[in-house]
Amino acid sequence: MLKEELKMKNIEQVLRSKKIKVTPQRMAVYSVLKNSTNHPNVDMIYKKLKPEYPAMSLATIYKTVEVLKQVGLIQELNTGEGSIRYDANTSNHPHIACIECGRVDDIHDVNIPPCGGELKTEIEEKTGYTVQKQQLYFFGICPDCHK
Amino acid sequence: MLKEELKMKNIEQVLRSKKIKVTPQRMAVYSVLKNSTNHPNVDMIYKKLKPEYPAMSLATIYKTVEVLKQVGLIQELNTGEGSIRYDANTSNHPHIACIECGRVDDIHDVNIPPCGGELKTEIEEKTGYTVQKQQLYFFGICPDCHK
DNA sequence: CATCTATTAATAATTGTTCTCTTTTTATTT
DNA sequence: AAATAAAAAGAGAACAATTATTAATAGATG
Repeated sequence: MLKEELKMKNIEQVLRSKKIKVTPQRMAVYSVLKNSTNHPNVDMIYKKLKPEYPAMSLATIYKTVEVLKQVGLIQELNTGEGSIRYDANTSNHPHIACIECGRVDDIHDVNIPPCGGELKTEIEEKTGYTVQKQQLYFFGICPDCHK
Repeated sequence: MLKEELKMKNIEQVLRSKKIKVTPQRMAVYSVLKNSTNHPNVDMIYKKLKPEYPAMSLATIYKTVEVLKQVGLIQELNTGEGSIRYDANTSNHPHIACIECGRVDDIHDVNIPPCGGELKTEIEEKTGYTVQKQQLYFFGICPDCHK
């Protein structure tokens, strides 16, 4: 069995275990996110799936990303460009967004110290909040827009 | 001269130095932001100014915050709640947002290590971006929503 | 004082997202 | 394998935040 198929089988199990039905649309949306590195928004997912699923509506994609988010299979990114992007990598990693073209990239292997349990506790004590998650965004000009 | 008046005089000079006209509306919007701790969005600013400036329109506030942002007197906060909030404190400090009620608070005096010149350089080298700014958001449940 | 330009206010238009309703599909039980 | 109930998809209207357009107004400039 191919690695790719194996991954998808796992997703099916995650959905079923949460009593959420497995549909072609859901698998397709997840597949787009899993196989892309550009953190697409709903419209980009829509356009990507159009050829293969011409009947699929925007509303379905909105509903699907919401479900996938609730289940914890994807996470939202909001860089303030007006639409929400999605990332199938749900680990807590920083992102960098281009203020010219909107492009969003992951930042890997950079030593970002905060966010350990220690910091979380400190913030909870000082603010009175219960901290659930965090997002670190950098903003700048991407290589392409420099040209 | 009162401290408050002094602050406003300075703002006037900043605007004039950038060839931007000083108008009652602009001063009023800035004043709301400078004297609030709740990081209001456009609608909250609008409602706040309604009694004193009943003729002021939402569009004016949208344009005003844009001008103030360009000039560097305020910064945007986007916690993904659907509308943009504004902060007259333009220093680089983290924020925490309540996922229940949307409330946004500053995080002060917490030891957030990143963001020094060293990290910036590392990110620029690894990503090819020119880094201009960053935003660190925490999300959780605020004290009020816990009750 | 007259003119020129920037700003305001009102309104229309746009965009991303959500909602409602009907039809279709899925998972389950015979 | 067919029947069934529940969930999901599809279509389009509705919505809310924001932006663009326009005409009127105010301030600055010569």
